[in-house]
Amino acid sequence: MSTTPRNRLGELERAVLEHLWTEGPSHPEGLTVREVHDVVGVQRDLAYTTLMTVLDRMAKKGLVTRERDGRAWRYTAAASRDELTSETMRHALGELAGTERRSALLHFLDESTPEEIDELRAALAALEARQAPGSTPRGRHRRQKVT
Amino acid sequence: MSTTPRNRLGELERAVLEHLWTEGPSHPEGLTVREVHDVVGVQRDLAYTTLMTVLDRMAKKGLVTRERDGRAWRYTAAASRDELTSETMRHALGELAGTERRSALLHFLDESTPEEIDELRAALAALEARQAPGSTPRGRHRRQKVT
DNA sequence: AGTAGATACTACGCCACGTAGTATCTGCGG
DNA sequence: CCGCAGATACTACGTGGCGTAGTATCTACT
Repeated sequence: MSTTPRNRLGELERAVLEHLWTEGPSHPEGLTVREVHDVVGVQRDLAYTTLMTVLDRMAKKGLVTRERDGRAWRYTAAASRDELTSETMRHALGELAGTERRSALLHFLDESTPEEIDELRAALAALEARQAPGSTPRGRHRRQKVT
Repeated sequence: MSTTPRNRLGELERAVLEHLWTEGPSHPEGLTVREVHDVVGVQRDLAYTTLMTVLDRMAKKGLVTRERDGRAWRYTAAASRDELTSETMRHALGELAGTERRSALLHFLDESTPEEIDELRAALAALEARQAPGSTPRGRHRRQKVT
């Protein structure tokens, strides 16, 4: 059974993820609780332990990954922002039956800005270009690295 | 938006909405608490008042609309399933900056089934047909280079 | 007028989160 | 070898949402 992905992130959790995402590139090894606290925590005037708890919980929920570094842990976001977003979208759509999916998409596009629509078109084209060159169109979702 | 759209629906709430959606077409006037209870409530062996409370809360949260009918209220889903879905998707995407939006969309498409992609294309085409029947949609959209 | 059926109000338990205190553990400087 | 600083582990409490439901009212028929 699915662990009921308890998606909904809390406010602080989201902020922490946000920070991990921004700092990620410059800290491939991840951030320590202190490092997170020094920014997110201080900004909000939170206790060091608060961040510790939150990060701990997030790790247990699989939202972040951690790795030892001496006596401290280094945390990294488990999923990129894009992945998380797309996952959310996917999840929402996934609950619909085929028939309704289309109208949901219609609604979605309807409320999209022109830029988004363009981006979508571009993404669609990119996908096409990537999977058209001799691959099977039948395959389930295949995940690959997008640089 | 300040009220933080309190998205996340509870299990029962979702089930109720689900029911309203399915019955909606055949009950344009909406359903009474009893009618909802007779299905959703009985199925789950819930008290009549439970459904009443839930529907009441949902009305207060704007998830459903209600209208008097004699001494009873008739409840209707405030948003269609598609609208809610698209709203969720939209919301998720909305939190991203332009740059990331594209990759999120990429991810999204990447995990989509061929059918969904087709549906998306169809929706895109429909949108296009609807909003550009003869007029010049600002900016031609064609496949763009994605690096 | 009484009663059935409907709504309003109130309550309680549980769980997720935000928030944080206290207890431990451990490497390092002295 | 000892104690301290810094880190983690464990525990806790308040709040709010949601599932669940009881009790108090209200009111349209019979």
